[in-house]
Amino acid sequence: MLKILEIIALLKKHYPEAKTALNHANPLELLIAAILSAQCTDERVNIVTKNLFKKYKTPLDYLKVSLKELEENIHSTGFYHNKSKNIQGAMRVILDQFKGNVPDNMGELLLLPGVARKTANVVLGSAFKKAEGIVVDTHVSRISRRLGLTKNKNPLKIEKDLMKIIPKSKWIYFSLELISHGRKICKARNPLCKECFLNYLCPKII
DNA sequence: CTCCCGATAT
DNA sequence: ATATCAGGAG
Repeated sequence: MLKILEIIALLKKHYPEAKTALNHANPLELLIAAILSAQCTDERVNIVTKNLFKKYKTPLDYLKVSLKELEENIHSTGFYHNKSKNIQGAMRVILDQFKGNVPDNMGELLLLPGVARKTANVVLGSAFKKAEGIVVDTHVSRISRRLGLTKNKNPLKIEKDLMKIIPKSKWIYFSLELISHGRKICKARNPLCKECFLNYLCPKII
């Protein structure tokens, strides 16, 4: 499909330095941030992690404190009870099975509670520069459907569809650029179609 | 398919 | 006051 190559080229042109909006200094910080970003904006996650990362540096730091203390520190990201348990569970696995290191492959990342393919792909792509799949978050999902790149609604099916039509070397940046585009132009509520550089090739499937 | 939850746009 | 945003687990 020629259209997809055109889309890829235009995205790269307009978002030459797209990167994850999640502030982090190392793979562990990105993993925590990515777990917190479930059903929460990256902007909100950054507010919370600013203090969180000052208090907790190692997997053990997250395990030494009570669930309640952790919950208080991440409260505003929502689903804080689940997320706190998941973070402690993930730190437990990292310590017990991975010598304290964040895994750098999909199979092992998926063993961590609170980590499914979206979160794993974020960590793989932005912490390890590896692509075993494509990040399909709400932005990638919405825009892929609007552009007619998939008709599916299930994130895994969307990911498979995208993996078929996008060259593997573009997997990481394609998501990062679509997410940037989703925030600025192709927004969920009022998409700015008149300002969109993809407008002329967009069937606008909702 | 349901539950988990706060923040912000309308 | 309420709709909408934003993923994972059971």
